[in-house]
Amino acid sequence: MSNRSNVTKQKLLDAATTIIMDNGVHQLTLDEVAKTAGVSKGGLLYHYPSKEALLTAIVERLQQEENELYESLQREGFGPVEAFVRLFDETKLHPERSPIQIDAEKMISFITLFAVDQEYAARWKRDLDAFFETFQKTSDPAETMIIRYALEGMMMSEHFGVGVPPAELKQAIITRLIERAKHIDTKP
Amino acid sequence: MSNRSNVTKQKLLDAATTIIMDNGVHQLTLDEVAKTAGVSKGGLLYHYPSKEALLTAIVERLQQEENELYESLQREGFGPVEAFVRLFDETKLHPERSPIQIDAEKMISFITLFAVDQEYAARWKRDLDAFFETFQKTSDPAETMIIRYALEGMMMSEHFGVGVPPAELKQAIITRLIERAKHIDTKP
DNA sequence: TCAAACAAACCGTCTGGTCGGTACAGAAAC
DNA sequence: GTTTCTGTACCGACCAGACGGTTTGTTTGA
Repeated sequence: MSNRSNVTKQKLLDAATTIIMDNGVHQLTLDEVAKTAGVSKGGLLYHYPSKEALLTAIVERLQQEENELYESLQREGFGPVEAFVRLFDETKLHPERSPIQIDAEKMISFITLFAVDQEYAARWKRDLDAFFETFQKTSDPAETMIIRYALEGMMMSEHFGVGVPPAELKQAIITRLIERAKHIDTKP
Repeated sequence: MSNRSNVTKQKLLDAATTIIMDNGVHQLTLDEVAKTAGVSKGGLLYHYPSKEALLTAIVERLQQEENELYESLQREGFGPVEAFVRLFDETKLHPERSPIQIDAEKMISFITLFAVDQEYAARWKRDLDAFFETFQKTSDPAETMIIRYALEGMMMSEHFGVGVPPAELKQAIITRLIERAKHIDTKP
């Protein structure tokens, strides 16, 4: 794969991501992606031979970025649970920090990706299942899972913009989650 | 509105719900709904003049049923937070109990409803915002919000089928959440 | 010069919505 | 008491646009 090809592919993924963010998946048409990326539809389909292939690529890139951040946090010395909390804190709990406006519809759109691409959803599920199994072997599995669930719920809430608490309360929640995570990580 | 009309409308909502459950929203076509309900497409559009109107009606009915259950739990004497936990426990955390198979795609589909119908999403958001504001005035707002988030996250996890813990752990989590809710409700 | 990297017209299908009609129950008119 | 009228409930053929994907043609860089 040449360098030129790679640049175009990244442009296409960026374009698709932008469209999903701004307008939702139901507006993600091949024509629109091609137009936004400054490429013709034929060019798009040359690199991603179907819409599903494009969606898969989007999610794949997203997941890879996430994994890298998690591993880097662990290398910084955070325990597995605390690293998980901090991963969310840095990337998923503050949509207002993001340069791109993210609201309910956009978050839903990303979730919907998985509905569209069943094959990928299955792979994604297997990965996550394996990951969360380690969460059931900490010093306090129930508490660990509650932290995990809370983070996921909070992420949804923030991105949907539904029942979002004031900033101080939000910070208090995160702080408390970090404390508990730390506690779990340090116990035997 | 006559009784006959009402019966047909309910049949249509049932059909639409079934289709979403079984196949996902992207398979929810007017023709399919009409066929499932044993009505013609014209008949469907007579009662719900657009697809959006149909989706709105689905969500509206869903929300109403939920409100009624929550209020009945409170009448049974459970505090607001505990009633909230039990609401989830009874209706949202055990997809395997449901007579209808619910998996990732199906849950996503329901969520996607809100993406499709922006107008309704706004109304829904306002209602929930008001509700969760009361959650920020309990004896321990941070803890209350963590419980809420955990329930929402757990619901997602269960319906997506991602990282689902074994039954005992699941029960332990719910038990712990109820205990904490009870504690919050009984403190001043 | 040859293959990779695009462009753009074109096709078939799917689907939301329209529209002209039908059936029928009751009210109105006579 | 029959006829006419009217509104509700429903049918199903049809249309127009959107969209994924194909095909065929063109450019470009090594």
